[in-house]
Amino acid sequence: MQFSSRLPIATHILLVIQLYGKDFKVTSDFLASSVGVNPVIIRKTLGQLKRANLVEVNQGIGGTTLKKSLDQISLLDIFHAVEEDEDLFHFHENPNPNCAVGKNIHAVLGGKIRDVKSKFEKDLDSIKLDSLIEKFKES
Amino acid sequence: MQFSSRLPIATHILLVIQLYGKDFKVTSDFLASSVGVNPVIIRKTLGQLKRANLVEVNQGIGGTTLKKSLDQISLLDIFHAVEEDEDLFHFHENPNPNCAVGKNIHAVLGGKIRDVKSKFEKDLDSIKLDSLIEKFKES
DNA sequence: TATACTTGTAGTTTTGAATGTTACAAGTTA
DNA sequence: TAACTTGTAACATTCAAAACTACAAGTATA
Repeated sequence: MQFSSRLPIATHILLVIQLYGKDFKVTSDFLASSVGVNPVIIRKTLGQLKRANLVEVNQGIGGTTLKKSLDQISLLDIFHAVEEDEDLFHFHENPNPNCAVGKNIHAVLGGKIRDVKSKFEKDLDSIKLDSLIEKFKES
Repeated sequence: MQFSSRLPIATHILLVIQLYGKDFKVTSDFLASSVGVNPVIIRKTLGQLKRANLVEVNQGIGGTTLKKSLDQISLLDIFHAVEEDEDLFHFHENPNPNCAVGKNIHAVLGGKIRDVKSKFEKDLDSIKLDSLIEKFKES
């Protein structure tokens, strides 16, 4: 069980725009070729990043640019852009309300899980994209 | 996108054994009725908890007991018992090896993601089941 | 204006994991 | 032997992710 590849793909997209945006028009086909997925997936993801105010997309003419510098974009920003805001774990939906455990499991365990999610989000927020980019320039 | 209900279900199971084990024989049917899922799901989960040395199952006669006290069982123990050990995020599988980003995205971002996973696991480990049980006794 | 290229998005298909269900062999007790 | 339970195989169902096709609409430029 793991999270979808949307955050990795979105991160990939942003890094490509940063590294290649100066020399190329970064279209959905260009990105699809680097990421290795269908251009429509790229366009949908770009739509999510646009709504989160992370990128600007030039409709018609084509091409994409970043709206923030890399040190202002965290993995949490990307996570929120491409994933639903929901509990970290899916809860079984029919616990027995006549059982002390069944009646309260969602509230009690759910509270703890939400605490864990808060910390998880803080950890994601502490990682900015500029901490990744150096490794790509070297290669 | 969220984790499966296996950790919530396994936690539910352990709490029921603790609370009802003295007065009832806690069979897979008994547990299925409290959790609200099929008894076979319960048996599979009990198998995972048994392999993790968290419970003992009496084959033939039926019934289950805890092998540790609640203050010795953390959400991380349960998480490891019921979930695969893998990256937190699924990575796109065909990044372009001729692209600086595509060639290194898995290694670079993967490293950061593993750091986040380590912290996530520490947070889960800090939550022991005895911190949950009081709320159920009250109700 | 016509052409070429691009984005946005609807609609459909494919794939894979989670979950549900049936069935039955094997263990245990009385 | 009868009654009950666990362990597990096999198959069905459900649901979300991802792939793909198609096309309307935006934009630049010849």
